[in-house]
Amino acid sequence: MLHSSDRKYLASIFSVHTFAKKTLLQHQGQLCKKLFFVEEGSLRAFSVNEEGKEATIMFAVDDWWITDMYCFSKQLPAMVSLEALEDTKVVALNFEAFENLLARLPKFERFFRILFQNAYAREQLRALDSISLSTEERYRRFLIKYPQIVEKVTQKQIASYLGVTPEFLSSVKKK
Amino acid sequence: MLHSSDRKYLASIFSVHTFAKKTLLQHQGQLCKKLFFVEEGSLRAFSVNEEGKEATIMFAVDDWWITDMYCFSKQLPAMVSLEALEDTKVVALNFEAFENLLARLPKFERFFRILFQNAYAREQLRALDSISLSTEERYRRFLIKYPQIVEKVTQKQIASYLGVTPEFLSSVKKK
DNA sequence: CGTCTATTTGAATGTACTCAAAAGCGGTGG
DNA sequence: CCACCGCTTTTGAGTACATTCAAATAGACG
Repeated sequence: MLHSSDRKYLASIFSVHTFAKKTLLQHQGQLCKKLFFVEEGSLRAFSVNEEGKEATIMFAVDDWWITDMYCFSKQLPAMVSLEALEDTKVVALNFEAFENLLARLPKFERFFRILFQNAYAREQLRALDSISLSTEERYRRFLIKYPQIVEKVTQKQIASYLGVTPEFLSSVKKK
Repeated sequence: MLHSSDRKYLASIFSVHTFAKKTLLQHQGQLCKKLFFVEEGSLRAFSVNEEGKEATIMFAVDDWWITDMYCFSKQLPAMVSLEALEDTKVVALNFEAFENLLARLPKFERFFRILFQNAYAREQLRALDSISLSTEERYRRFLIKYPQIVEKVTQKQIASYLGVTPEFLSSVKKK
């Protein structure tokens, strides 16, 4: 598919990193420079508000791409921090490298078009769920939809993804 | 940019329609065949659940693209209905035509990559807002962010977008 | 003018949060 | 291997947020 010069080019723009459990790949408030691909391990993107409350916007496990897409696209300070839930190996792509890649190898436009189309579809569904379903139902669906994530995260983190307190999620589970 | 044969091709795959106020462009439960572009007017995408409650997943005004992206991508029955909020002129693109367009004119991969990247970014922000902000704050931000939409929709529709009852939104406004 | 729907208001109820405290669990060091 | 530490999870009481239902008021439209 690709020439060997292209392969070299790709190798030059992607960088591989490993992060130990609980370290931050990206800090809320600092420029959101990178798009990440999880090779192995898992990540969590979360925002902390003035009162110190965490809101988890997404998790990423094997083969998922993750970033603060708004701030990445506009090159603004990130609204979220990215945390390794376990020792995690990622491939990182700088914003400049991302733009350069698309300019140089237009094949990747298709790749990312499909990636973002799916991501958009997923978020549209999440929006629908969050305005139309009860917490109980959203929790139930989360367990079914993302069993790989459930294995790796705490209940508190699931609560912050669903937008409820850990205490309340605990009481919902009892039923 | 495009050859005249390409222009003819484009003209052949896009279809222009006008819909009178309050008519449905797409019915919940029927195959989601089309991607719409609003030339003039405005649309609302909403889902009705078993208890008859409406959840609005998005509005679209001039120059916005809209569809039920999950069901469009997978060619499944739509989870939402699409309603014209006023007399509205749209350009419609069939799923097959969409796929065909991308295969034939790869330039459009870039166009839609950017479109979906932005749409994804917008939905990620919405998810963050919905789990971290109060109804009052989300209402305030909606008014600031989408003044063009506010002009055209009822309070009840905004309530169904925010995921609260119209009665409650009314009481929030009083303050 | 009359009809239909949106909006407001209020009372009663249910859902979710806060705060505090107890119980459980995993990791770490002695 | 056990004891302790820190964090998560559970539990409960009190409070705040949001819904339901019903009824009154206000607006939009033919």
